[in-house]
Amino acid sequence: MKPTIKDIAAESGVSIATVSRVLSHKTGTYSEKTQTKILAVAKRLGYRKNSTAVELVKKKAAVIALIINATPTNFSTQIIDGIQRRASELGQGVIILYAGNRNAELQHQAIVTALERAVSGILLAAIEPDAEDLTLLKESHVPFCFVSVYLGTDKVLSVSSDNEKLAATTTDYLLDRGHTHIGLAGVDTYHTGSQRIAGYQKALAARDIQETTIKYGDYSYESGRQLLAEFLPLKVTAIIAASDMVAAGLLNAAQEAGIAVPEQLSLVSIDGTDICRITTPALTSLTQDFYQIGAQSVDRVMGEKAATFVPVEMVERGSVKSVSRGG
Amino acid sequence: MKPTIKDIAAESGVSIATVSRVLSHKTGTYSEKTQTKILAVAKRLGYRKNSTAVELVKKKAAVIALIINATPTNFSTQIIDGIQRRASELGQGVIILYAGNRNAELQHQAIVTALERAVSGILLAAIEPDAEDLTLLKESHVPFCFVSVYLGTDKVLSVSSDNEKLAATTTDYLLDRGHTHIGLAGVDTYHTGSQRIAGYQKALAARDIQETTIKYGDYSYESGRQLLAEFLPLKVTAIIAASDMVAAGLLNAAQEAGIAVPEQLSLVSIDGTDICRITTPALTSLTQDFYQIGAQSVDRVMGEKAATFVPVEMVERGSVKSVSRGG
DNA sequence: ATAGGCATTGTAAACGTTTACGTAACGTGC
DNA sequence: GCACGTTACGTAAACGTTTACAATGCCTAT
Repeated sequence: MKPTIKDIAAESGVSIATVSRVLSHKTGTYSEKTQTKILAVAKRLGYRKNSTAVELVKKKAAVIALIINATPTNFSTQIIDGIQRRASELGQGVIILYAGNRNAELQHQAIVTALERAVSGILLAAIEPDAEDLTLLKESHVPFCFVSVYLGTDKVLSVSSDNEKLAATTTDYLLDRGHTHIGLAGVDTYHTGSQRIAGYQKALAARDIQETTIKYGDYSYESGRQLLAEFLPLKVTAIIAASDMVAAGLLNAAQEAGIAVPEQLSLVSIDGTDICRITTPALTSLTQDFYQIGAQSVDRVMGEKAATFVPVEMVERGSVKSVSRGG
Repeated sequence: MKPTIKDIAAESGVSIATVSRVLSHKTGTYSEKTQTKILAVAKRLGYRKNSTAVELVKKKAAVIALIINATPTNFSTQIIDGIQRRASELGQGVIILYAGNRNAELQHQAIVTALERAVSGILLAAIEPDAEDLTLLKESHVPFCFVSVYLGTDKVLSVSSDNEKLAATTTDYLLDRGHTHIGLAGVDTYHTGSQRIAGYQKALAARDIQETTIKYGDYSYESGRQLLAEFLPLKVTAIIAASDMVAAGLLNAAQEAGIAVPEQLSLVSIDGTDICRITTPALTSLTQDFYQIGAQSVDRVMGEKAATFVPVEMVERGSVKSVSRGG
């Protein structure tokens, strides 16, 4: 049988209350002598605390729930890493709950599971909630925060890149290099996609360019591969890919079609994970700081100070070529 | 205040025992009438069970702990996916605990945390345990299973690819295509690395080839990049990379050095994740079934039937060239 | 009518902690 | 010697469930 504080109490001739006080470091409530004695007995018995019992009486688990979509992208590792590290610093564990692939039922189920465990916070990574989920979360009185998704309002906690600004920056980057026929590939039809489209359109409009070429997708490699064919007849000279995977798909499809990157087609991807270094040529990217997004979302949900938007960075590699103006 | 079964009991005029029985589907112990009544009240009150209380009285949490290294490789997503899905089928949740990067202290801490929560099983992915950890695990009487690591003994539960056989298969594959100067790049110095080295050496010895060229690494892209230079003076015609990332590193370093793949150098990578499709040329790989490894490890740790070794598959892409015999 | 069985429900203990409250012992200052 | 504060510890309730056991009522076979 696993030893409990009761066993330690009996063994050392004190009450369980004293044992509890010593073991949970309620300093100032016990003498050094009893501390030494109890610690020795605890060690000898191989005592390990029962977190479940602690959580029951405290009515709060020192755990953050992370609900995450099995998206076809690959940044989740960095987000999880950031969350995990920061949570650990704050003395919180992390439960990860998968919500399938935009599966409303599983997504709902994951939230319920988190609520049942009285977690101290809920993080929703790359999740676009429906109205029901949002109500459920709000009524639960458990703090929650969207990660890498911004719902367009500050009423709901959120940590992400500023998608609109990021898309505008990327578009400007290509405009500055002489491109005027610029496509946008692989965006979704939810908040993130809409925000990026808005930034893309604004940047073009600011230079009096009416032509926009938007192709929707699901952020996957396959998505990128398929979309290339749709861009070909449109004589764009540059494409902004909604993810590294989309960019890789576009790149490989282009190479198979005999289109040289960056000579005939420039590519910029949004994300900036390791994928960008691996392709040939390496992909120039608007790099998001996923680690920070994860870390700050923990701060956010735990009530610490944190930014809503995490800065991004343009990283030049080899997939963009400047073209002569008026081209 | 969150409603409890006590509230439901009061509201519907029955005892908490009856409520509990209805809510936990102890069929045959309550009438249909009370069931209807209690369910209605529960719904009206917005009742949600308190898992913590359940776990305390049952002395077991319906949760599997997954302890995982932040390795520089990228297969963890697939493993987690397999674990998550299978666990969910068995009604188990999953807690993921990071163990840093081969950080003995964190690793130990993660095991202790799992033990404190009375989890139903512990999964250790890509973890090489030290003696102390192993003792701790064994004494805890909680079932545990190594994932994607085989300790070389069947006394400890484990699900992985058969590293020795897999390395031999890969080596044979290259031998069959006329290569006789074959390198092995990026293996570690623990169980997995040793087993692969053994397979590699045996396959060569079986064809009376004494020359072996082994370069150690940490499975990372950087590792691959750096190791290429060490192979160059050794005039190997083919290299087996210990991971996709290593292969990608070797590939890109080769291209920068003006060495054509596969014309001048053949590459096979062990893992077979999406990375292999993204590089140019695409990487031929000895593909592991990480999803199955994850899924079966859940079966293993939960006492269901499961294999220790999960089959692998050779997937031909574009990074291997046959050479004329005697080359 | 009666014993036995079954269906349904209630009572209360148990799980392992934390913590409010009470209390005893021991100064300390007067 | 007394009031008081402080220190150290114990008692017992509480957290929200599950479940062994007891109790009740009803039905059936005799």
